[in-house]
Amino acid sequence: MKETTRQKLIDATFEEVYSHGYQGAALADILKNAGVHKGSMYHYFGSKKEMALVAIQERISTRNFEKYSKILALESGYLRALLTAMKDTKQRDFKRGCPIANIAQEMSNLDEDFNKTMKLLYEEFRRYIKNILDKAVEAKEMQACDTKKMALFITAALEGAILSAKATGNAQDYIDSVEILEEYLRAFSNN
Amino acid sequence: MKETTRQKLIDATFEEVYSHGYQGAALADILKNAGVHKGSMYHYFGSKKEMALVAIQERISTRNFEKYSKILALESGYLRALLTAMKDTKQRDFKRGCPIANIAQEMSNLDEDFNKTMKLLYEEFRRYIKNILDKAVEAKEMQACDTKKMALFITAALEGAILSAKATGNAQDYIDSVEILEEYLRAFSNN
DNA sequence: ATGCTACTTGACCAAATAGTCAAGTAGCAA
DNA sequence: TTGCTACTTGACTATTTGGTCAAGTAGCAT
Repeated sequence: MKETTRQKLIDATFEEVYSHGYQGAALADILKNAGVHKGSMYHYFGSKKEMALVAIQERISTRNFEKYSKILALESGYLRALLTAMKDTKQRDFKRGCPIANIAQEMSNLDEDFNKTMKLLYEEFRRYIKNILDKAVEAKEMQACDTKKMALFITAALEGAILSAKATGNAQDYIDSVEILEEYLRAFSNN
Repeated sequence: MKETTRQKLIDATFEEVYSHGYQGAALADILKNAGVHKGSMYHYFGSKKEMALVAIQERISTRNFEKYSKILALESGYLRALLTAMKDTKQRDFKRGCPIANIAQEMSNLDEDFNKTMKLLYEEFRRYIKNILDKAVEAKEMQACDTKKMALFITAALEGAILSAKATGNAQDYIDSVEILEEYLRAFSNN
């Protein structure tokens, strides 16, 4: 299946923004990596910013969906699956960190459109976690609790753990942090 | 006491970098806000990057020292003082977030010198927390535990909580996250 | 007063930036 | 075949970027 020009742009934009931040993302490099000319890009998108927002939105939403909707679709073992997903370091890029956190942190206070987009993506992430916790409570795998607040804490701890590993260059920091988070969550577990 | 040219530059640089990130920090704006001319700046610093690194280093180290060394200097009540400091939202700027996290996240994977500097500052922050926990254990306010790992988890959870508030624009997210962190820590407390 | 050093001034520069546009081409519908 | 639309090409522009530098000034030691 052939990749369209638009898709090539979205992929190259996401990579560039993920690696260098939005402000550090050079349009020239995006175009070079996509193999697309400038005028062509401006046919599909009105500006660098618009293209970046579309790329971020699409790519992160897809990733969240792929990662968490399959847990929600389980018949049981929600909490265990969530913990397994959290502890799976194979898919994580500790050099670059979490795309949501990166861009939210860079842009939330600088641009209203980025602010809105990243707020939605952050809340989407948090909602996935809350829904998984709700399923776990419903399935009696876990004590009833304030799942909204719990989901907030889990996402915060996860983002913080990823940042620790990025800041120190040590993936073990992520593993250690998540281990404590796991202990904390297991105290609510019925197994 | 008169503010020297060098100090004016450091202060303006820190503010600009804190607000806009390093890549988004415009030298022209720093100079305008400092009221210093370009050639004068290049008398004190070799480059924008060098000046930014000095500003970040100095300002963040000072802030960490002011905030945590007075807790370490207490005779007792270490854990309580730490929790109080964590819950004190008056001094926090949730719009801009945490300077360490901001710059570490933006620059750690882009520049080796930033990487080194932010790693040191991050570790310094974590060491303050560990030392406070050690004092608390020593004073029997708290059960013996792996304070290094605990400090890692606390810093991660705090950074994540600040990011949550920044991403959603809701300071309550920080408060709620820290409340759970507090509950977790109180389980280790002897009071 | 002289001379030295530390500092300041602001004009200048090359490179990179996002964005524009007129001219082209490919492919499809009539 | 004609003509229309969707898309591509790449040269061009205005602005901003960090950085340079020669000329100047203030203040202090001799």
